[in-house]
Amino acid sequence: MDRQRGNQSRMPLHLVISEKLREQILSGKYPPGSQLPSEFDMGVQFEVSRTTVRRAIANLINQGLVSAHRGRGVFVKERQKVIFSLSNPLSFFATELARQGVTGTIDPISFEVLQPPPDIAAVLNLTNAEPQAYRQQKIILTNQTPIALDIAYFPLDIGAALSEPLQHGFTYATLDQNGFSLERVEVTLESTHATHQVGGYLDLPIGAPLLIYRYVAYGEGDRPLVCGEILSRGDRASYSAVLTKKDLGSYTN
Amino acid sequence: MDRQRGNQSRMPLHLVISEKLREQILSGKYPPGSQLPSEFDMGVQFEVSRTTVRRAIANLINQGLVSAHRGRGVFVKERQKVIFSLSNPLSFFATELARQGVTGTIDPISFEVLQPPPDIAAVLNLTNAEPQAYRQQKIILTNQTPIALDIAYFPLDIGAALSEPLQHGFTYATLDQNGFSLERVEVTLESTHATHQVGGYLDLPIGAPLLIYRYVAYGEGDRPLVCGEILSRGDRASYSAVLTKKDLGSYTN
DNA sequence: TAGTGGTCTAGACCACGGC
DNA sequence: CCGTGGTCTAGACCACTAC
Repeated sequence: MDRQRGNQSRMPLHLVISEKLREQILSGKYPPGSQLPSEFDMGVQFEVSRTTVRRAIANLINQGLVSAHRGRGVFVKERQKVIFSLSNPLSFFATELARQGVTGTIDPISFEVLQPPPDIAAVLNLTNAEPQAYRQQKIILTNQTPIALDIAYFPLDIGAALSEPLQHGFTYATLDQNGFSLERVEVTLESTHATHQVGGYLDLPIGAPLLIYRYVAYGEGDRPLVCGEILSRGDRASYSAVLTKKDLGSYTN
Repeated sequence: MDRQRGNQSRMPLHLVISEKLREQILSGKYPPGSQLPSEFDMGVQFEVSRTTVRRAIANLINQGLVSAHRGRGVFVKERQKVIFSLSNPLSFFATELARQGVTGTIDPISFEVLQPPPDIAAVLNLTNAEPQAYRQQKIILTNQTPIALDIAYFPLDIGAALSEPLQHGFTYATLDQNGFSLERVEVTLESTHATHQVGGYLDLPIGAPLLIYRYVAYGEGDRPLVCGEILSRGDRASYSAVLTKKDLGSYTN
């Protein structure tokens, strides 16, 4: 039942401190945007070494409650999420974002022909004779701050034909507007940790939670049009869906 | 383009070390289940202090690549995920898990009447005259290891009527089998960091990614039957859906 | 220049697991 | 018992930000 210790028994000091700070942050003593005392001051206040204070702050950073800035201080993070609709992915970014009062923009990183990894090649039905595909990497920003990294693979003809609009527009909408009707999209959602590299793109520390939206979109004749994954900042994005009875099925099987 | 440093320029030592270890893990030099050298040995090998080695290992833990065990060592994590279907939530745990070759069980934590927070009360249409509801907390295990924490709120009558089956069975299926047909389920999926408390339940370190499945299920007459959230281990769970054309809508709006 | 967080050290002691 | 990781200290130096 009570799998955690009370505040005094056998919890490490850094945890006692970070839990106390956590409560103070959530209770509003340190509201979003406010600054915590300096590491030195906290060391004096809690009568511990600076190393231990830093460990406590690391706990808070790992929980996404604060962020630290060299030369400035430690600040409580502001939090509000953007909601993406699974049910209506065509309005995926453009319409949905506007409705939520944010501007969505695209920052292209790369767009090139290469030989994709085997799992991608299999999904796109690539043959040994034509093993290549376009790979696009772009960053999605809302209100000028990066929120997601999109890595997409296109068959050669689609990538070549839509080279320009794909690089600066939203994928599903661009395909739909250029005669590639989306008949079916297979989606999985998962969560992982930010690596150092991805963290660099999305301005996140190592280990921060990411939402992964993996997708394969099929057109007419079950032809795969695009596949890829969108790595979204877990602290800034969420996905929503409404399931009605015809989707729900029954428990009998 | 190249937003990260080369391996020698101005990257902190702990990052250089953790990135090197990361490559070795991903390349197979340290396969899943294998043990890394001890902190002391690594300190000798990389010619750094034990503190710096520990910082590097913390980076790997934060990325979910390894886990540390006092008295034993640091081991590369095994990774395989369980897939939950959004499209067919009634077979949510029971059928789906069996198909994936794992056994799903329930470990009840609590089942009690209390006054839920305002947002929950609003969703359940609670009145000031009847502000209470049942809250259930349970842990979902696959193959005896905890994978998710489920916190659900039920209206008083449903909680009282189905007290027994709800505590040990899967929520959607239990409701469906007892005459509460699910007409509509509203779902959002997000990701957060594990707190110390939740980490204790799910055997995760502070800050580990969690998938949050928030749901409100409505029965006949749009009556809310249950709402709540499932906090799943990000390293063990994923959600899938298939969207067909009738779901997809068009881009015109 | 003063104050902040970031890195790194050398060393001590403790708690746990396995032999 | 030894080897492992976990905690904590005191102190040094650096890099960045603001004034």
